[in-house]
Amino acid sequence: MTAPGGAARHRPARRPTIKDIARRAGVSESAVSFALNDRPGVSDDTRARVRRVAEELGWQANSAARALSGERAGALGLVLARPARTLGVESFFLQLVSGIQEVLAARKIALLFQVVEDLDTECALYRRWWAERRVDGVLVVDPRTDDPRPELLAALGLPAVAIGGPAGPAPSDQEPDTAPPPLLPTVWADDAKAMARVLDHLHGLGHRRIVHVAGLPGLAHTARRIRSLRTEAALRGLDERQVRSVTTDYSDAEGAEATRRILDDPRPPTAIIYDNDVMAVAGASVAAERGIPVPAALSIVAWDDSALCRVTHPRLTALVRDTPGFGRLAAHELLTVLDGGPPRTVQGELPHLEARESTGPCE
Amino acid sequence: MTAPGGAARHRPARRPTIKDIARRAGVSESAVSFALNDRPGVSDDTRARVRRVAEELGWQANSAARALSGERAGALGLVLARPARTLGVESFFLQLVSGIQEVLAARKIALLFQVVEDLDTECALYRRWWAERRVDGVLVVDPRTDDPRPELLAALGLPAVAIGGPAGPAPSDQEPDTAPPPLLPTVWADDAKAMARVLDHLHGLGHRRIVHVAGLPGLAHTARRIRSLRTEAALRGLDERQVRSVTTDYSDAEGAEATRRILDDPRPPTAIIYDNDVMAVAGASVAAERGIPVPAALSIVAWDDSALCRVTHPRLTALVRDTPGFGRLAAHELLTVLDGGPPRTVQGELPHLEARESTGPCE
DNA sequence: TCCTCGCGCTGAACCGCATTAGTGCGCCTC
DNA sequence: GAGGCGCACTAATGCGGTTCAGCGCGAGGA
Repeated sequence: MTAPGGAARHRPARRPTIKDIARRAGVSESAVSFALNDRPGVSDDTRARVRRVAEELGWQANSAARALSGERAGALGLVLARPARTLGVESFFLQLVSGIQEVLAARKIALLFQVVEDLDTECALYRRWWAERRVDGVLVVDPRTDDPRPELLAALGLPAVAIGGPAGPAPSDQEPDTAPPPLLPTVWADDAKAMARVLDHLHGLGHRRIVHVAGLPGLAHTARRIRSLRTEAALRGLDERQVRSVTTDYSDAEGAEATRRILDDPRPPTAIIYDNDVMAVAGASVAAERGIPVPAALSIVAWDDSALCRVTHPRLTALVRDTPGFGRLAAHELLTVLDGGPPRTVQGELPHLEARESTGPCE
Repeated sequence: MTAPGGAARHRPARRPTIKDIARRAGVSESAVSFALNDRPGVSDDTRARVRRVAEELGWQANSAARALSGERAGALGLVLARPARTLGVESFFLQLVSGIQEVLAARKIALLFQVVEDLDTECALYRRWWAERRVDGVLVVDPRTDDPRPELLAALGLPAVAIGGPAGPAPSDQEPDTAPPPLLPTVWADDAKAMARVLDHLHGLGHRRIVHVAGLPGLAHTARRIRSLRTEAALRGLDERQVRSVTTDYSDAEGAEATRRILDDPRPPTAIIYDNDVMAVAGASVAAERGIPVPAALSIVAWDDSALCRVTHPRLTALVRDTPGFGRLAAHELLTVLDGGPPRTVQGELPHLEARESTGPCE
């Protein structure tokens, strides 16, 4: 009783289905399903036999069929909203993604990764993915101080975990502990403590005039770092004229430009903290142009380490964090939520300061 | 006649299906399917009405259901096999991916992107994705001189396009035009012409001793570049003692190390060509350490531009290519293949040399 | 006037899996 | 020895689309 049309001809190599397994093992399709999914209802004998046949046939569950009946897509999403222009030198995301996938691979979950131009497109993509049931949940990066995404995701009912800090409204300055719980489960790094470490280092070297070249003003962690800097400075008796922040778009161009303006100041700082590695290198380059010796006359710290910080001369002191670890944590947290676990706010490992040659005692 | 159990309660916001549309539009489900997929079989009137209802309901096809019946997953795959260690500063892949997605987004095709440790895992992933019918095709990057992937993919019947050069056996030296057609459709850049441009530039500036710090020896384009360098050098009457290549793993560490060895030579070169930006910057840094003025005593060229090349001092002369454009081209080519088009070998735009401050006349 | 044809649409099968409601049977119980 | 129970397994149903075989009907041709 051959199927009409000889099904196996023009379709390249028809993949085996549970039906094939059932036939070869001499049981029903449901028995196969039970056997392969570790459900009760079949004897150990049958289970073993079915497993063997499945192995022989090289069977893998068709993800579409499974998704259709099981209501799980078996995939998570990650959208990176960056204008193409600023899609620069970033080891951060590849490392983050690689960490995430370490966790997902073990459970055969795929990651849909998409780079888009702006936040609106990102939101539209969440809607579409969810409507199409392409993903079971998403990881949200680059949380902002005024972020539409948590509300959107909550409204959609799309499970999500924010990476990099509370994506809801920024916690109040006065009483951080009474801040409302963030809308989204979150994994974040303690920027305040990290900033304290940086200031400890610089203050210990005698620096009293410090400028912080921050990233995009709209991002939540930018706000946190700026706030922390103020707080930490105050703790050390430094005021706003001595320690301040300026914001940029993270690009080398704005990093260099900001550095020029800062160094043009009649009383320039003796140390600059850059919110990423690219700007730090750009800043070091500006210093070199002007003949300002680093670290003798100017100390430089990069927030985030990369090969970049090690190839320049002098090599840059940098705040090192375990980015893949961060990704693993986030993925794990999202899976927990999907499994019905409680939405939590968990904290990643505290970054440490890798002191290299770009920071030294203040003259 | 309500469904038993009140389906809409504990499942978060049941998504509308064509059944809902059919009911509201007063037609059958098949009519809805025809209307929404631009197939004949419904009047313009009905089509418009169905479309409107679908719009109102915010309907999007469930990708799993569509995949199950339509035999198309609606997704493509891209695997990046890199040991975590060398997952360094790379703007290349993000830009490539962003270009690819520009093309895919228009057709609502998703991209599964995965970072893995090695080639074996990559191959295993292709098998799994294909067995699970998660993807309709894949984009293969980092083709190697001795590459198992084209054969695997051909055996599986998994449609694929290689990015960055023939992924099959390297074309023969003698008669490149008679080389066997590559196993995979391919988009590639003409490294030979690009290398000619670089040599034109350096030779024109008077350089006669040139070293090429290449990347991973196993990669196809590394081999092509090395071969091209020899050819181009010979055309200009330079021999192997004057112009040569060394291979590295692309890392800043090996780039710096290679540079040190090269400069230790009793008759060091007057120009170095680096196969990526990171190594070029590392090399420049070594020169700075040793007090070798760039470009007065040593010219430096980076193969691939990035912010990096612009933030260092002096800024590096670099070979600029349109990476997102390359991605668009590759995505387009894969879609063509999926639509039944012929497998072709197409060539990306020729890179151009952006002359900056790191190259100058030979003393 | 009758037959044919094609249009616009419906009903049903199917994709591959999960799941639920049976079914047959051996065994224990009273 | 009849009833009940649990085990191993099968049959049927549904997920949300696509597709294909029909079907009624009005128009056009003979």
